[in-house]
Amino acid sequence: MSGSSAVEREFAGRMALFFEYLGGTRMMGLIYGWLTICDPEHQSITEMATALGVSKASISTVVRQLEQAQMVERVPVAGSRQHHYQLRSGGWAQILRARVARLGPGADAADYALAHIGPDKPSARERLHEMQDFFVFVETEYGDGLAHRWEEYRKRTRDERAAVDRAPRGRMRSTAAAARKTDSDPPR
Amino acid sequence: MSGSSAVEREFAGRMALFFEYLGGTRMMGLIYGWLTICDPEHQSITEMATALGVSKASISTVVRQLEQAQMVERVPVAGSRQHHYQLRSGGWAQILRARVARLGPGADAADYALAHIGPDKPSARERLHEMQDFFVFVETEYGDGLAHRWEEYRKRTRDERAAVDRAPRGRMRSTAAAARKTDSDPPR
DNA sequence: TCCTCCGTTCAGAACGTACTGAACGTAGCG
DNA sequence: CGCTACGTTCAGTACGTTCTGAACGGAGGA
Repeated sequence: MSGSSAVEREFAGRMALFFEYLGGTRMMGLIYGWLTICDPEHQSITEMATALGVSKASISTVVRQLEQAQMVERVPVAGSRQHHYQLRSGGWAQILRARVARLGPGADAADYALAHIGPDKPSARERLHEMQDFFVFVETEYGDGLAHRWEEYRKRTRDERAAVDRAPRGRMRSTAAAARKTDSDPPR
Repeated sequence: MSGSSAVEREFAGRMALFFEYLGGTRMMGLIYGWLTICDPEHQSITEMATALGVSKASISTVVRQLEQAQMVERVPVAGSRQHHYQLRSGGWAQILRARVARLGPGADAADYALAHIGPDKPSARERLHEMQDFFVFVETEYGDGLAHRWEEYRKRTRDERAAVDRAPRGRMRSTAAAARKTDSDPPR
């Protein structure tokens, strides 16, 4: 693992575990984490491989998964025929979108059951309706401009920070960080 | 698999795949799906095992996971010393909550990197800020009464349905179902 | 044309982990 | 006291999946 400092490796490692925790692969997190902090922001396959100390094979495979997931993009670099990749801004929002898209089969299942289970089982139908409502609700919440709200929030926060970021930095964040609880855990 | 009709098995099976798809286990989905449509709505371990055709061992283990995840609750049944479980209403919202709670380590990673990577790498800091903002944004979105909006939506929809549910049923839903696209997929 | 430097692909190894069957502990009931 | 009916626990198996090393193909440059 040459070409990456201790802090950088630590961060990439954390991201690796984070992605794995979320159901992705360690390698995805490792690469995504590295692309978040590397300099320059675009990197070739071999650069990543040596920086992270993993095989080119993994990088090659996984970086294309990330590309297909719209979280990373290939960029042209003047006078180089290597494949250079960098983070796509908006990648995080993309994660949200994809996660919501995954709810489809659940909604379908609810529809299916409601179409086939008759009114002679009102209690079951009631539970199915709650399930169905949930999916519609989430779709609505996300569809109706969550992306838009995010963009707005992004811009606002960015502006606010512009005035502060060069001031002496201290580790203070919203209370949200402290309030985060390690709750028990249903399906990931 | 005695004691469950073809439709019921089909639904439970779909839920099993759905849960697995989301990162949970097949067994969790199977049980949760069954508890959604079974009659009566509370079931003992052995009842579930025979109805679903799986081992009691699995049911025993997984049903307790579901209980700890607040998606299922144990209920007393008059004159029976068996362990009876049933769906907890609000289980779906619980899934949301738990998923958001899982974002903690990601936010921590961003904090960590921002605390250790200096202003000599403004581009990296910019990307880290986007990441950090994302987590704060999501926390805010969910904290600020998403659960409340859900409850409200629940009640409203339920009332609306009360007038319609007994009318001849047809497979028509909001266009949302049709619009659902099988998007490409970042970490689950 | 050969050589070098890329990225890609494939078979395989190493690793988890979900689920089962069997043994066990326990509580009522005859 | 056995006996039955129930849930729990544990070792083992079967399975998928991630990651690697080695072989490969292709595009310049000398």
